[in-house]
Amino acid sequence: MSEEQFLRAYDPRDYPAVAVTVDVVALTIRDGALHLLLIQRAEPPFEGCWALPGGFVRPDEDLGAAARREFAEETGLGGEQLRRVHFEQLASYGTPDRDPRMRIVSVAHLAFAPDLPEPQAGSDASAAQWLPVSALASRQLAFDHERIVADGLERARSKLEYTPLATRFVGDEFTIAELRAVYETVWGHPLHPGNFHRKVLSVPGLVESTGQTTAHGGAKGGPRAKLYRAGDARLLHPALLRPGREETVR
Amino acid sequence: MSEEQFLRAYDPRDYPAVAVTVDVVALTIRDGALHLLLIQRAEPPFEGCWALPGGFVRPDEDLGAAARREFAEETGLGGEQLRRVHFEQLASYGTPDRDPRMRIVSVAHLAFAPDLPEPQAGSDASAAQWLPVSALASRQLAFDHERIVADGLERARSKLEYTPLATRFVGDEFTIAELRAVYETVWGHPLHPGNFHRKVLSVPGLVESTGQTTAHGGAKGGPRAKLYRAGDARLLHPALLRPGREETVR
DNA sequence: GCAATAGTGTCTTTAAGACACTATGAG
DNA sequence: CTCATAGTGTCTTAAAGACACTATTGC
Repeated sequence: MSEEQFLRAYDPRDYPAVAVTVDVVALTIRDGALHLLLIQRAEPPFEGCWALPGGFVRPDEDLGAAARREFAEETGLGGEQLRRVHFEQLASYGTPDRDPRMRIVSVAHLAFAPDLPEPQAGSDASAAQWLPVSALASRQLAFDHERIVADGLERARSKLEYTPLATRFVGDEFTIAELRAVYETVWGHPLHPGNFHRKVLSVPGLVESTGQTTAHGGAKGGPRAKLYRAGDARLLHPALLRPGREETVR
Repeated sequence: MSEEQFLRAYDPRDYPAVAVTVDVVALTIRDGALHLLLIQRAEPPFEGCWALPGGFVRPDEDLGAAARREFAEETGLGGEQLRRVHFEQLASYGTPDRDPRMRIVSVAHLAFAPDLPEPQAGSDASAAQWLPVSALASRQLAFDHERIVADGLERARSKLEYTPLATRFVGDEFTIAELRAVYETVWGHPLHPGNFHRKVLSVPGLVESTGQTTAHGGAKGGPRAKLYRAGDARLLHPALLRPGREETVR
């Protein structure tokens, strides 16, 4: 059999043996901890297992649109709440045996959201919940979703450094301390409040002042904090680098 | 229904017919200029048009393996030469009408190679060539490949900053000046030789000395240069940042 | 008053960049 | 010899981090 004949025999136009799905690594911050959105699968394979929200891409549907739709469908979130969620493509996963049904290539997406209400499980799921990322180690996920989550978390941690991503995790108006809490939560390190404050204000376009302050001081006292909104920068320069990365470099 | 029964009753044809391809943005440096590998399509659609090397992913073939195979097939390069080419996934492109034949999702990959010989066109291509990136503006590419190339170039420029990617464009042993030429070529800026030299040696794990020097001085004179090989760093810290990025931040 | 926090001042250390300079080798 | 280049020295500036301190609020 010649190479050309071989290629013909497996022509995907005649035998669509591959399916394309999207999976969504949705992250938010609740109660001062980073949370990941998981659904409990209502159907095989991996029935009853926890997994990332996702599903098949529809004909004539863009990849990003499919991610948004699946996120909305499987969580019951929509409208204004969906508008404040930021989506971006993460990577594609296509190991031949990653799904027992058939060959499936999944285009994983990342979603970053400010604090959202508890999700309502959609049709494909028997449950949906925000799980603290710290509790992930004790929960097995379906398919290769643990790998996808790990990649997504590393991408999120990295993007905090050189993009204004952190502002996606807070409300439209926020204090510097709230922004610092995002960094501390996602990176898992405490940061120096004074130096962080000065740094955030010194990066052009990261935040802009609203001229307002919080109505009250903090719960345990302290002065009212100035309120800011996200600035117009798309890249941070100079970046906010994670402290103590020298060891992870090799 | 048990999980096993479900899998047996599962019919892949119930799911929408989407095909998955890989496309490869292969970059190398020839004659001091950044070059991109293009093939001339031998079959419709876009017959006769220049395009990225790529093709359908085979059953039971990993995405990265498909990219490597397509690169090898459509260029006639293989063996030891292929070993020195570094592949990584770039992003996936799945706009519904990006291919006139049917719904095709393409998982684009980046390939970085030291200077390779002129490619030999494979079965799907009537020609293959390394095209200087500077000449891209005057050549229309098939499908959405211009967008993919733009994304790939930006990714390459960015990865030079914080990874040892530049060492993939030179031979196993190289001088600091050769490494600097890579940065200058990919970024399109001249760099200060003295400062670059010191910086490269100061970043832990970027290069390690071979103890050797070049056999002769440069073509126009000058001392022999010390030879280095790639170090063991996977991330550069502190990074080698592109000069003058303040303007592109917004 | 006391504790906690917002925000600023200042100093040290590190890194980046400008510039000068020496040494080496091809022609 | 001349000229281009490898490699180093030194100074300036920018940025990161440590630490101290004041001011403002809740309790």
